[in-house]
Amino acid sequence: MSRRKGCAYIWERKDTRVLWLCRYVNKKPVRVSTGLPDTKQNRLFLNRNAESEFWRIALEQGKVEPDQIPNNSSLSIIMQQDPAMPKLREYGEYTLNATLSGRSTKTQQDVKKKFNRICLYFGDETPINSITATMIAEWQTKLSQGKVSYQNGKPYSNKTIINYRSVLNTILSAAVDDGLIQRNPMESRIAKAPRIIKKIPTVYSLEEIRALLESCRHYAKNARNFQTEWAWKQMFYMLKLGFFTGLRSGELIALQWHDINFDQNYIHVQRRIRDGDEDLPKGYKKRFVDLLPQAKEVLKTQQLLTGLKSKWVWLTYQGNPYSSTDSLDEMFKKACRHAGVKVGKFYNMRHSFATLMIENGMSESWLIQNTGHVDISTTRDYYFGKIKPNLDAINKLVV
DNA sequence: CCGATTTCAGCCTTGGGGCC
DNA sequence: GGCCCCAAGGCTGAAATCGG
Repeated sequence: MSRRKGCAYIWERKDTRVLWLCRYVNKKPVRVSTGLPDTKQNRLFLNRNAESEFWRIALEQGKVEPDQIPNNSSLSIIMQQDPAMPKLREYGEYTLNATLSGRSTKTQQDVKKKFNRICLYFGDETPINSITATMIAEWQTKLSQGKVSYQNGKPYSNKTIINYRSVLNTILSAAVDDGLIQRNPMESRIAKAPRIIKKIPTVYSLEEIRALLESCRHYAKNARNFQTEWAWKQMFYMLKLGFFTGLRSGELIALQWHDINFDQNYIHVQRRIRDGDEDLPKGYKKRFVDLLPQAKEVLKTQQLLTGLKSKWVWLTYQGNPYSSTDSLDEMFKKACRHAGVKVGKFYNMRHSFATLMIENGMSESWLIQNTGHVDISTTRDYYFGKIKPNLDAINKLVV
């Protein structure tokens, strides 16, 4: 480590386990205890921040006077002026590239985009150690009010703010680990993550599902051309299958005939389609889903439509597999409006499936196996709508 | 084991092309 | 002109993983 003249440096003291800093002030040595234990990380930190830490502690302990700080600069200026301190843009890019292996391509793109916006707000050239908890708190508030330049006045939800925080947090916690800063300002009380309130998922009852299916039939019957008729016919069966298997919509459109075992009554879920990309299902986990009689019936019928034509279970009217779930969602909403039920999403079939299965006495362990969750808390948190009590049983409780 | 964080995937919007 | 399919970007819900 360099002991530049007129700069603070780590002072070795054999009799203590904490690190000290020393600096010549008016030609006299001033020594302060940092209170930090002698660890590799603390040494790294103090080597990088000797000057600013020295002044901060020495002022706090009254060992120097404010007017002794060189160049009459304030403490905050000294902290920002350290030429060795990496800048936000440079260090952030380095960190995000270094940690890229854990993310998928799409996620990495998302992260980079968020990072660019973070730089736009905080400034490319902002030294890492000058981002304060207050600045972060202010940023979050502005995001929630839609007052940041790239938002066009659109307020961000708490969830979105948390996702943006996550990117900055990755960078700042790396900065702590690398010894650039002592603590992560995001962990400060005033810069805490906003709260999110968990919603009860939208769930359709059996009657509502029937009405939705009826709407699909209606649109297929009254179609003025082949493509519309075909699309709604597919929708009819997809909806039914989604409701009786609980598959994710991306998994549903990716089904191939060889995934289905009609003899042993299961579906091997091993694929997912998103934005035209084929990949393993979420969490990179394949699973087996029980083929309930109602689902089996749907697939037997669908087999007559596409079984000989293609390896894919579901086809567009052009004879290709669906490249995304977009049109499904659009048609689902249309069906909701026609059926006069609450307008939801195709994914709610999955929630409805889970709720119905629990109401009808299937075990939670069966359910997590079929939904492919790692533990039951996910299922409980996200999947159950309002579960109807079994009034028949309750009414028998007479005292 | 549970809440917080991080990552992945669905949803929403815009827009274009093709078909009937 | 209405309807469906497809693409792409950004927001946010779903769900795994982390960390205490």
